[in-house]
Amino acid sequence: MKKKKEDLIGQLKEKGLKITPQRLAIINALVENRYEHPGATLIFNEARKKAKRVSLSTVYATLKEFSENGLIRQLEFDRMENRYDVDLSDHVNLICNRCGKIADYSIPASLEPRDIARKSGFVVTDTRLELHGYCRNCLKRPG
Amino acid sequence: MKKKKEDLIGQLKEKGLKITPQRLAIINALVENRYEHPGATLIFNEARKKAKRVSLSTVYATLKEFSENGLIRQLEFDRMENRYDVDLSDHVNLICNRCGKIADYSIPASLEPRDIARKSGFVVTDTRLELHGYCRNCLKRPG
DNA sequence: ATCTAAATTGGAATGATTCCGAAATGAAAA
DNA sequence: TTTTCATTTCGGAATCATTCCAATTTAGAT
Repeated sequence: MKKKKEDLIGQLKEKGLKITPQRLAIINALVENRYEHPGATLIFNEARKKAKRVSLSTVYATLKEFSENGLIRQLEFDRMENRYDVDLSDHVNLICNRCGKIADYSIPASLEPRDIARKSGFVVTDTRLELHGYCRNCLKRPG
Repeated sequence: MKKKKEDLIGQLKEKGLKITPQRLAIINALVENRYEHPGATLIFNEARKKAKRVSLSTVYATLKEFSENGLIRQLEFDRMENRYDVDLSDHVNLICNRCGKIADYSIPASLEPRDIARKSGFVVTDTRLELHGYCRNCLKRPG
């Protein structure tokens, strides 16, 4: 289940997307920092080390492209930069209120706060569940 | 369980917060538009109608104050304005990908997409579960 | 080697939100 | 009622992540 650079590069080809030095550097940054759920800034800084020329605009465009093509998953927050996850499997994000770190808690497993604390040492103070999709009205209309 | 203006005003007093025309207008806007999960802009516009003088800065400051004091709940999104909910009971937010409307789906009730669709007409395409709290490291440190 | 659509660039624009110092004002005390 | 002062309000500037743009470069197919 662990995704590697080659997998992502392969997906790029499948989708007919071009392989550029910038994209390779970004893929590298994504995979090497997978456990930190990196944001655009971190990826930008890491990518710069590998490819001499990368702009922030490109990083944003590329992360968007990758997300839309299902290579990675974008985690959107309000007070935090967006964060990116190369792990597409079902899991819960445990987000620290103080340091902002995001840990993964894989399911199936108990979602009881007590069990989560015992297994991961993470104390839950707030739960947020959103279901995204289409409401009755929007389903009626063409779109 | 339906919260009224008087309840919110009472809470203001309990917390030692001052009752101002601006705050009354904002409370009014929050309660009267509860089902729309209004954002700062809508509240601003509605509040203007009731109180001759209200600034956007005040609306933001007030919504923040109210949220911090538990009068209302702030729903944070990335692509959307923050939205506010006067209903603090446990429920799931059903967010339309197209029009952005947010409906409440009260729990306990099945979270199976099929059941949700049958009961609310809402088709789920994506589920997002976040648990916020404190990670192991941050719990160790004073703060 | 040529060609073209796709990718990259930097800088400007956006939009929600916060920050600031100054002015106004609830409401408690005198 | 008047005084007092911490709280609230104000408008405008600042912030910050992100998107947009028009111009330039380039990957990869022919």
